[in-house]
Order: sequence, then C-alpha cells, then structure tokens
Amino acid sequence: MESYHHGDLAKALLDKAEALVEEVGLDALSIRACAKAAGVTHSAAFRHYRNKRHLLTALASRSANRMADFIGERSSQANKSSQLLEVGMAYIGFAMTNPNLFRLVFREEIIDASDQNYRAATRRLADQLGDSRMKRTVDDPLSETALLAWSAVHGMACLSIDGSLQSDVPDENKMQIFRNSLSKMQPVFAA
Amino acid sequence: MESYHHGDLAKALLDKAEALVEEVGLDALSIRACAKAAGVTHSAAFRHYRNKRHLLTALASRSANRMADFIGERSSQANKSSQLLEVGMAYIGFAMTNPNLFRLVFREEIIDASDQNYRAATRRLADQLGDSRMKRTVDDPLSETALLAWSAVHGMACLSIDGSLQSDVPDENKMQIFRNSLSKMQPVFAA
DNA sequence: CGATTATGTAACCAGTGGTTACATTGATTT
DNA sequence: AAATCAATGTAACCACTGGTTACATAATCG
Repeated sequence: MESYHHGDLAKALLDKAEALVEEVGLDALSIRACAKAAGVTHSAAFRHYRNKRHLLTALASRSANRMADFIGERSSQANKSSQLLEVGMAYIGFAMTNPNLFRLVFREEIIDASDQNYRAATRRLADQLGDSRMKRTVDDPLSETALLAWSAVHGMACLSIDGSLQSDVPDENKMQIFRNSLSKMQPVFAA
Repeated sequence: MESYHHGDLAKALLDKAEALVEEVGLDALSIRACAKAAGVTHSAAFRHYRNKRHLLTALASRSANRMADFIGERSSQANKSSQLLEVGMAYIGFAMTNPNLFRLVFREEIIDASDQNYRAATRRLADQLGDSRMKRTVDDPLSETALLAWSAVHGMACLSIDGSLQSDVPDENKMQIFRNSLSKMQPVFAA
C-alpha cells in the first residue's frame, strides 16, 4: 500500500499519459484513465493540471524535447555531407516510432500553444532542424529551400503514420524508400 | 413548422456537420450538435449513421471528392508546363480554406478507412495528384519523385494550417512563399 | 382501408471533463 | 512536542457526449 500522498503525481501522470496515448490513441486518451493508471482519483489529477489541455501541453512539450534529443543524436553521428538527410530521416523515424506523440506535438488545437515550456521545446526542435531560419519565412529567400526540406520530411512523416501510403510495406522498406526519395532533393541544395 | 418526417435527414446532417466542423473544430464536433442544427433529436441521427464514425466517414468522403474536384479544376486551367505546380498549390489552397475538412480526410483513426465510398474518393484524389503511381511505392523507382512532390505539398499544407509556421503572415503571402518554395523543386523533375 | 416499414421522439446508460466540499497528510512555527 | 496551515488526496456532484431501447408517428403498399 502506498501512502496517502503520492510523491510525484505530476510526473506519474505524464508517464502514464505517454504510455497510454500510444495504446489507445490520441483522441481516446482521458484524464480519468491516466489517473486510474497512477492509482489515484481523477480529481487528484486536476490538482496538478488545471485541465486536460494542460496535461496534453506538458506531454507535447516533453515529446518535442525527446524528438529534438533524438534528432540531435542522429545528427551528431552523421558526417557533415549527409547531415541534412540524416536529420530528416531521424524526424521521420521518431514519428514512425511514436506516432501519437509526434501528432500531439503539432496538434495545436488541443494544446496551449502559448505555453512557455511548449514554445521552448518546439523552438529547440526547430533549431535542431538545421538552422532556425526555417521559421523566419517572410523576407529571407534562403529559407525557401529550408521550408521545402522541412515540408517534404514532415509530409512524409504524416503520410506514413496516417496510413495514406501503401500500408502493407514493412517499416524498414518504407524508410529506405523515404531515404531514396529525399535524396532526389540534393540538386536543390547544390545550387 | 416542418412535418414529422424530415425529408433528407442524412444529407442535412452531413451539411450541418460540414458547417459546424469549421466552426467548432474537428475534435469538438458532436452528433448531438449536428442533430440539433438539423432540428431533430440526436437519436434520429443514429437512424442514418450507425455511429459518429460513420458520419465522419461520410463527411470525409464528400470532402475528398470536393478536394479532387477543386484540384481538377485548377489543373485543367493551367498550361501543361506549370501543371504540377498548380496542382500542388490547389492542394494547399484547399487545405487552407477548409482546414478541418482537409484534416478529416487524412485522419484515418477516427473514420472507417475501409469504407467503399471513402476509398473511392481518396483514390480519385490520388489520381488527381498527377499519376496514381504516387501510391504504388514498392518497386517503382519513378514513384520516388512523385512521393517527394506529394510529401512536400502535403507537409506545407499541414504545417501551414497547424500554425507551425510563422502565423502572423497573411494567407496570400504564405501562398506566394509556398509557390516560390515549391518552384525550387523543378530541377528534381527536369532529370 | 389496414398492415408494414421507415423515421422520428423520450428516456435511459456509461463515460468524460470539470468543480466543490471535505479529509488526510507533511511541513512550519512556536 | 503541539498546534497550525498549506499541499494534496477523496467523494459527490454537474453538464455533456456517444449510444441503445421502447414507443410514437408518418408514409407506403397490399
């Protein structure tokens, strides 16, 4: 038996949410299920997260950081010439391994996009994507190719996890196809 | 006052759903709200759609068809040389005008992806995207460039409507940036 | 006209996000 | 050490949701 007080319920809830979300799906995730998994009443959860939105925001922030870490690792392992490609492949790899966490990071309607932690996490992620010029899209012509690269990678990730591509292909083969496909973009960056 | 029987409740519900979804968001859309908007009890709706999933599937099918139509129009208006670019821009344009309908078409977790109407509609859409080789990704090397193009366009659409890009830029300017960005891909297709 | 069938309503169920009043605990102060 | 107080838990409740069932009404067809 545990004590009346939990210890670190806030973190426990996040952990349970992270585990549950890949089980039951992003839309079916409920605060009550997280609370029950943590062995606690659902109202206890609201003591640590004002509402569901806040829980999801916290999870999104953590996921964005995980993603940035993952990409960072892969990026540092690659040699300079293939870095852009490897970053893209890591991006897609994270999405395919954690589809719902990946979706959560970008579904700004169900989270608090103005949250400071979330913004910091996504900024870290954007920085990891090469150069932060990807986000400054207004009058910087260089960013147009960066936007193109990001879009291609993001699009592949989305199409892949949403099942819009042929779905009876094993993940490894898919990854190889993505790699080949992305490679074709090289002439764009050569210029 | 209307008669006891509605006339074409199935279609009315779809219409109301289509209108409501862009108002309240995809996740907040409820069968009860659609039914009320159609002036009918929520249980009447279940007479025409077995469950929410079926309603959303029907709406997704209709949206995919609308999208295919829209792209088809734009495509036929363009001259041969710029067709690929125009198709892509139409794809993004539809997404930005109807973000939630666009999302619905690709959110296969909340719809019945094996539904025949849905499959027919998405196949039409895929065909409209140039050549249907986009979907046969296994051992057809040509499709790698098609996949790249689709991904780039799809990624731009998603990033744009999800607010991951700089959001204080008016839509028209965004579209111009997208056009410029996509244009950079030309050398890939020249080969 | 009468029976059948399609389509609507009313009342109900379990589950959800969220709130409020109350109970329990751990830490602080004296 | 005892009293106090804020942090953290529970229980009971609310409105709403998707979904079901029994019943009422209307249209249709013999």
